[in-house]
Amino acid sequence: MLNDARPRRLYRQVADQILELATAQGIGPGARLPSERDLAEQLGVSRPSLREALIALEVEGRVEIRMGSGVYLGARPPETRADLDGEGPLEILQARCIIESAIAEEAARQSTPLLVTRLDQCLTDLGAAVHDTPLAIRLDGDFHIAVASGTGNAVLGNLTENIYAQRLSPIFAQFSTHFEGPRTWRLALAEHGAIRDAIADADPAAAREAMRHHLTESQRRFTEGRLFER
Amino acid sequence: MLNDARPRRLYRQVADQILELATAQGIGPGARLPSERDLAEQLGVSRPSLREALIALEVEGRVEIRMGSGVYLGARPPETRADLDGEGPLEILQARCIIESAIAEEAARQSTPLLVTRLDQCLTDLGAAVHDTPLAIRLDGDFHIAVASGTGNAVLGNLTENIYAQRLSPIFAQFSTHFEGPRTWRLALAEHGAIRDAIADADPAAAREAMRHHLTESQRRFTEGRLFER
DNA sequence: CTTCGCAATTGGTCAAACCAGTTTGGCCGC
DNA sequence: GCGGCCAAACTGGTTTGACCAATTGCGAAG
Repeated sequence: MLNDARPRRLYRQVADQILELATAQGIGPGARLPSERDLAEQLGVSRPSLREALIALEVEGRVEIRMGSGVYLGARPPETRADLDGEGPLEILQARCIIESAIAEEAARQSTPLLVTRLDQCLTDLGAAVHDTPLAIRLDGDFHIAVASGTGNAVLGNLTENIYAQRLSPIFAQFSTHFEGPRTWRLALAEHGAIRDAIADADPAAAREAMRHHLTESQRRFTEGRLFER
Repeated sequence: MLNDARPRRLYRQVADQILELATAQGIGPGARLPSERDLAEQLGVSRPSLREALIALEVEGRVEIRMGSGVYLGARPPETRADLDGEGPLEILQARCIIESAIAEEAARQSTPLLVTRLDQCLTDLGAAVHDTPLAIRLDGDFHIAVASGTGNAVLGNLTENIYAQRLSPIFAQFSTHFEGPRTWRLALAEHGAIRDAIADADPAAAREAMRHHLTESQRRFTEGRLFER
C-alpha cells in the first residue's frame, strides 16, 4: 500500500501528486479538491502523511485549507515563485541601485527630524564597527532599512528588510567577509553620510544621486574584490 | 494534555513555540534541537501535530530535518521575513508607484525592439480582455513584469512577479472584482500605452512619469471604488 | 590502537479512532 | 407554498500507539 522508490520525503512526493491530480482532473484555481480521506486513499498514503503534504502546500500558498469545508486550490498559477534569490550578489546590488535610489528620493521628500536622528544613530554605530565586518553588515542594513521606513510605507520597509535577509545568507556572507574590511566600511560610511545629509536637507534629487552613487560604488568594490581574490 | 485556546491552527502555534523554545534554551543556528518525541511531550501535543509544525518550518526554511539524525535549526537569523504582505492593497500600490517608476526608467534606458514587441503584445491582449476582469488582472501583471524584465535584471523581474502574486491573493481579488471593470481597464490600457511609447522612444524621464501617472491613477481609482462601495 | 558491527536513538509512516466546525437538506411553522 | 430552523452527514483537526528505516555512537574483537 506504499510506494517503492523514495528519493525525496513522502510528503513532498504526495504534494506534487496532489497538484498533478488536480490539473489532471481539471480542478482550476479556487476550486475544491477531494476530501483528505479520499485523497489519501487515491494516492495510497495514510491521512497523516497526506495531511503533511497539504500543510506544506498551504505554507507555500498553493492551497487554502478551510476547516470543516474542504481544501481549495490556491488562486495563483503554479509557476509563482516565493522569493527573489537564486541570483548572484552583483545582480542584487544592481537591483538595489535602481530601487533604493527611488526609495531614498521619496524618503527625502518626506524628511522628518526623527528620521534624521535615526540615520545619525546608524552612522555612529557603523563608525564604531568598521573593524567588525559581521556587525558592520548588519548595521549597514539597518541604515538602508531606516531610509526605507522613512517613506512611511511599510511595504517598502519590509521589502528592504527582505533584501538584507538575502545578504545574511551563508553564500553572500562568505563573499562579504572576503572583500569587505575597515577600508570599504569607511568608504561606505562616508557615502551613507552623503545620503543622510541629502535627506536632512529634504533634497530628493540629491538623495537619489547619493544612494545611486553609494550602490554603484558598492558594485565596483564588489567586482574589484572578486577580481582581486581570483 | 491539550491546550485550551486555539485561535490559529495548532501546527502554526506549535511552530512558533518551537522557535521560542529554541531561542529560550540558547539553541543557535545549526544546532540540534530535541527529538520529535521530546518536543511533542514538552509542548503538550501529539507527535503528528508536532510533525506538521516541523514540516511547516522546514518548508519555510527555518529548520532542517535529517532522517535518523535529528532536527537542526536553520542557518539564517530568526528575524528573517519571507514575504512583503500584511499591508493593505493601497500601501502596495504606493510602494509600486515608487519602485516601478524607477524600473520603467531603467527599462527605457535599455530599450530594445524585442521588449517593445512584447509590450505591444501585452497591450493587444489586455485590449481584448477588458470585459474579463480576472484575465485582465493577469495580463495587467504581465505588462508590468515585462517592463521589469526589460531591465535585464532577473532580481527586478522576480520582485515584480512577487508583487503581482500578492494581487492574486483572495483578499485582493475580492477588492479588485468589485471596483474594476471595462472602464478602468480601458483607462489602464491607455496608460500602459503611454509607458510603452516612452520605452519605445528610449526616453527614461517620460517612462518614469508615465509609470508614475499610471500607478497614481490606479490608486485614485482604487480609493474611489472603495468609497463608492461603502 | 584501530576497526567492525550491533544496538540505541531518531525520524518516517501507518492505522483507527474521536473531536470540532461547516454544509446541506428536510421538516415544521407561518 | 414559502421561508427559516435544526439536525444529520460531511469535512478538517487531533490524538494514541505501534512499527519501519536511517543514522550514530559505543563497545567488543582483532
